[in-house]
Amino acid sequence: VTVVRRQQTQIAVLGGLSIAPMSAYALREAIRDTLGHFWSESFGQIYPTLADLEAEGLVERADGSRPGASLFSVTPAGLLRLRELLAEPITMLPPRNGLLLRLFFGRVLGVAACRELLVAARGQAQASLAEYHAIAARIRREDAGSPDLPFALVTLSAGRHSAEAAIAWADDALALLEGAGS
Amino acid sequence: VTVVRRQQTQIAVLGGLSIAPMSAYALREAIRDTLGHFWSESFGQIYPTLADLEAEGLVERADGSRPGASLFSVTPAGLLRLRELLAEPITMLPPRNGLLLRLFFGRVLGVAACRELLVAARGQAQASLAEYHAIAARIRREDAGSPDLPFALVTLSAGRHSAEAAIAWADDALALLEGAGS
DNA sequence: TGCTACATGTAACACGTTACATGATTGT
DNA sequence: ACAATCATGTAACGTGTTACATGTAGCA
Repeated sequence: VTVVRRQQTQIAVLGGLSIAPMSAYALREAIRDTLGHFWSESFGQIYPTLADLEAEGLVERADGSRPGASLFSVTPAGLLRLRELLAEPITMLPPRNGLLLRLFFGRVLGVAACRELLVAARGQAQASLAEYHAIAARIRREDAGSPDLPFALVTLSAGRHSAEAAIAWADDALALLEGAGS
Repeated sequence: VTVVRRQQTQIAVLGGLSIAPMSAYALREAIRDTLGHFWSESFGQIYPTLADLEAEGLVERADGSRPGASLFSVTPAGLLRLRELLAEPITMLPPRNGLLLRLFFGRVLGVAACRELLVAARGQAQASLAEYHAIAARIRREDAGSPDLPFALVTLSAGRHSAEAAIAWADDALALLEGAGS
């Protein structure tokens, strides 16, 4: 019975369908695979949101490629709505970084465990970095000329810078802890 | 009636009290002022969590400096519990970056609005960066010799690297959008 | 035949913030 | 006197995930 089902989910849903019409199931896969590094939606959000959007006439449902599957697409009103939502101020959720929380209480956790956490974080960042490079190369090839490409590259650049920063930070932090008694 | 009130909140509460006994109110201020860049707790979390911890004998309540105020401190059992919780695997919450979500759908939002978002983000990052430098200088002075200092410096270093990366990314992204038709 | 992937939807639960109710202390 | 700050707690609300229930289609 929600009226204002979280606007941010509506952005992801309308935005995804604005690139290509698809089923709710495919939409979730697309969000996971394409926005996965900075956004996520679960079925429990997507289905109710699609129902709300349909009730408001912002998306339409047609028979999908397979029986039992619906193909959703954005209506002109839906595109207007998406433009409005995108222009709205960003609502930041309060920060919750479990890694930094643990490191801050490193005196209690112990320096050795801190080092392990840092090494693991460094490894993850390096894996992400490699993945970003691979994705960037792939979409430059496959989506060459697409009007969405520059924007995808902007978000990938964010991931790259963030991963590089994480690696440099981990090295700094390991050096800092070197001096702090093992 | 919750049994497992979010462990991460317990870490913040026990960890804060492990540095110095204080009232629930002071604890919230300490968390906001000291962990604010990577963690947050609200009263609605802190009070019930303290009640749970007290019922389990992990924190104790003494009369505070002012009538009506309780001074909470960690018991030996509480310190053990904190050590356990800190060693537990980090539960990451799904990413939700509203800025990147908007930029990804930049074709719909428009290049001009994207640029504004990037300039604003760059400004915020620069403000954070200045703040991190100021805090680092202050605690190096005030908390010199404290066993907690190196760990505080590690978390500050994370903030510094992250802010610097955000600035560099914003510049990159603005350049990328320069080519992408205004 | 049976497994996997595709597909839709709901319900229960956990989480977390905001607003509210209430009151004491301190400084002006 | 009055305002601001310190202080404790609860309730309502929104949000978001997970697990469940259900069924179809393609393939080995």
